Amino acid sequence: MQYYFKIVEKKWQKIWENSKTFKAHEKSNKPKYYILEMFPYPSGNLHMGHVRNYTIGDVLARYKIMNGYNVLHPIGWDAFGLPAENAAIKNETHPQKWTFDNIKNMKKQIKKIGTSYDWSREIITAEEKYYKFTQWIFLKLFENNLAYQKKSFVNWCPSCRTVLANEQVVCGKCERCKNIVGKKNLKQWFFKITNYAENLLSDLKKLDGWSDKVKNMQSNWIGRSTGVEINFKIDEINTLNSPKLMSENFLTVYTTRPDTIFGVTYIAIAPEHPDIFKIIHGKQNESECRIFIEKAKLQSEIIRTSSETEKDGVFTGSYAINPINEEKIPIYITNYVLCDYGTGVVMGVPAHDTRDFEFAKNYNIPIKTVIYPKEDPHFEVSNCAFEANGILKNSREFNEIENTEAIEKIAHYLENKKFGKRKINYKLRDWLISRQRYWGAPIPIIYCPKCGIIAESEKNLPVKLPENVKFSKNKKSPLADCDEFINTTCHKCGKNAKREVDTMDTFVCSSWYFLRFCDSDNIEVPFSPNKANYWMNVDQYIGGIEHAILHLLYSRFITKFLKDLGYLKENEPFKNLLTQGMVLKNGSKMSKSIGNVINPDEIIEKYGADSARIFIMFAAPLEKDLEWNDSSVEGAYRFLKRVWKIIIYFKNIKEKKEKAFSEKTDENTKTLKRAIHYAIKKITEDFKNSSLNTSISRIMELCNALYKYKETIDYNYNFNIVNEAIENILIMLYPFAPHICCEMWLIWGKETNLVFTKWNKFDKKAIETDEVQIVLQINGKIKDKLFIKTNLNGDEVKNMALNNQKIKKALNEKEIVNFIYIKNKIVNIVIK
RNA sequence: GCGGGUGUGGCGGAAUCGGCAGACGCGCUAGACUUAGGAUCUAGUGUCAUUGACGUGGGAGUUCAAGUCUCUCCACCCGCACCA
Repeated sequence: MQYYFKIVEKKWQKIWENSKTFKAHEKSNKPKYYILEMFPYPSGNLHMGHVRNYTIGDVLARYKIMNGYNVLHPIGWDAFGLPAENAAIKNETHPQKWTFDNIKNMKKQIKKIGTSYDWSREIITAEEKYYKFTQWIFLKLFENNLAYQKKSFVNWCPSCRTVLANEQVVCGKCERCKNIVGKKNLKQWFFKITNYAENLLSDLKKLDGWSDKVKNMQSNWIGRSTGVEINFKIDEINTLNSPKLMSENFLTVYTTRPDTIFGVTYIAIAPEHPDIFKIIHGKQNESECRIFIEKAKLQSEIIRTSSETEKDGVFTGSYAINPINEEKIPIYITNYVLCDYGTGVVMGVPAHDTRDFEFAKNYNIPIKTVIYPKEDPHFEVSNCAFEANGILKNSREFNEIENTEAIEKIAHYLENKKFGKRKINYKLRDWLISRQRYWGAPIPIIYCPKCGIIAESEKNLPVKLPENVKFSKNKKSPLADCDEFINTTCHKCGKNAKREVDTMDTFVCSSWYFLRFCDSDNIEVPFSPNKANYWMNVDQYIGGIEHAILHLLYSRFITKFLKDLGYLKENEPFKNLLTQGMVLKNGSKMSKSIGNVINPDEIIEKYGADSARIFIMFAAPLEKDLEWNDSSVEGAYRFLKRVWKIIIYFKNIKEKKEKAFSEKTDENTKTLKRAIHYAIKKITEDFKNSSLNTSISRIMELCNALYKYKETIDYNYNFNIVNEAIENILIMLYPFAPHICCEMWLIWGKETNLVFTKWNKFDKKAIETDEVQIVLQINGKIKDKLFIKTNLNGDEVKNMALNNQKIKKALNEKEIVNFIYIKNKIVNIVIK
């Protein structure tokens, strides 16, 4: 009987599908377990990264079922997005057709892996029944003033011809097409994720099941800092000639270092600052300033925000007054101050800030030392800024105070005198969600000449994406040209009105899909709170690290928002997060341009899904990158054939009913028994630690032990132990290689369903041995090994050790200084 | 610059509380079976050396004992980065 994986895999995939083995129900008295892999974008073909992702999820899902959990393991498609539209333009097809064809193809590919998905819950975000509720979420955010429109300088990708969220700009380039992103002053839709900045940050602490890496990345991204906003009065402002009077003639700076306020020697303001023209108006430097401001606008984002860029600026001709000491200091427009962080104005302290130091050197601005290192009271800043902690000087009543303490004291002083206010700032910006593209969920907003900007009414959802539109390369969004879509009636006044033509970022679709899986057929509401509260949160989420910020942050935000509205009990979507490594070939990521892509279909065709799964799980720890290796896949295949062969061997003996099996328990039986239970113990631990690469090696060891047993006793096997070994090999191998195990289970004569068979507990007694091997060392160097009875007392061991030939020889009558015995482990004799 | 991580044979990777470094697999070597072998099985496989020594990026330290703990240096990877 040969192992024909093609027949076996096809057979079992059909059985699971037809008998709906993995359909999840809420009605169960087992504890629930929701396991989810990040759903794919239907790009056309499955790649090895997908296979790794889904295999990991599947192994865990199948293991959890065996351990008595009511498992939800769904999958769907993140189906909106730009590639579909670009493909449509290129191939003169419709994004919808392109997307759904791809889904069909990839679904077929995924099924070949043999994953345990509940396909009845499959969702496609581009379907009306899904995006209807994406729009519903928009409406809820709008109702709660968390979706709003504003005109601002936004990231614009000229190649994708749309705006991008900050999170989608990587190193100044478009996350998707890698083109350089520019800035445009546009009116756009935003979600007020900043309202949740504090929660998003502080709740990270609760996420024990997330790696520090991801938590740090999110924490960095949110970028909380505590400081003080301080008002600097503008001296001699030319209010008469000013085009628009400032309500108060102040410039407000933000600083985290109020302890350095006596060292301020200038004020730096961003060129984009809204008050800039009021400051320069009528001053003798005005034209020079205007040129500088224009120049700064033209500078690309990458250059503007790079710390390498030379610090440049121009004196405005205006002065400000430092509130704490009434000093008159110049105001500069500078290229290094960012307009959209803090207040867009910075107090320049050259002595204690590297950037200010560089700027001051360039413009001959005085450098005033106000902090000195403890060990050097005469310290003066000369070559570079002193940013470390120290003691204050030149700071009046705050002199001789440690600066860490002075931060508090001066902040308090400034607040008391009403010169400023404590302030917490975040780097996190609001989430820009509108896109000037067609293939996305339309933003359900109506522009009515009478009622203004109003939300579409809930009962009119979905705002359908029209199918009959034209795509062309250089024009704006097809929706903007589609009269049938644009023209509508206002649901409030009944008058003619126009629709918003922008669509939503696809990250909006994916920020709530895990909730939809809980209740994917519901046509009334996005999900019933009962069902969502039953399944949520996701017990184990698995996906690539590339979503560490984008998708995971957005999902956390939407979850918190829906919780605040009372639709959910949980305020975090993903309890445990596993970020799997990439699949590499020849050290680099598989890509068409390098030509190192391994096609999953071909691998499955050649070795079968089970072998592919085994290799993927075995070759590297889950979180690490995995180097693809063809011969290792073959090794996995070889291993499965070995399993197959030995079980067939014993099956044949069993069926011949010769007197091959006995009830005898000898040393070999015990050894095999020990191997079985040791494997159960270790693999159970492996699952607890997500260290599944070692699990495979332990099953291999157990399989080797069975081979050894077979060879050592050669007939007259103990049936019970052989049966126990085979049963456990199949149970433990099953999550990794489900097809072959189900088939073997049947061949071995089992009538139960392996899928729902209980994972065994190990027998502590079976692992214990009568004899242990201990190591004999002299001064930490191994001299010999010794088998002794387990749990012998120290004196007995000492005797045995000292009488050991090799030890005797090595000791050579030297003086023994110390004798160390660690029970059942090691003897170390210390000599001079 | 800041934050996080990694460093172990020819390769992927194992090593509970500090207690036999290199499990398991790939590759390689030899042998068996075979018309054949890119199938299968068996044995071997860290380095050097005829004893034994040396070995987990380098150096130091703690300890009877260090891949594991401490300090320090180096290399590489990832994330953030003019965030005041």
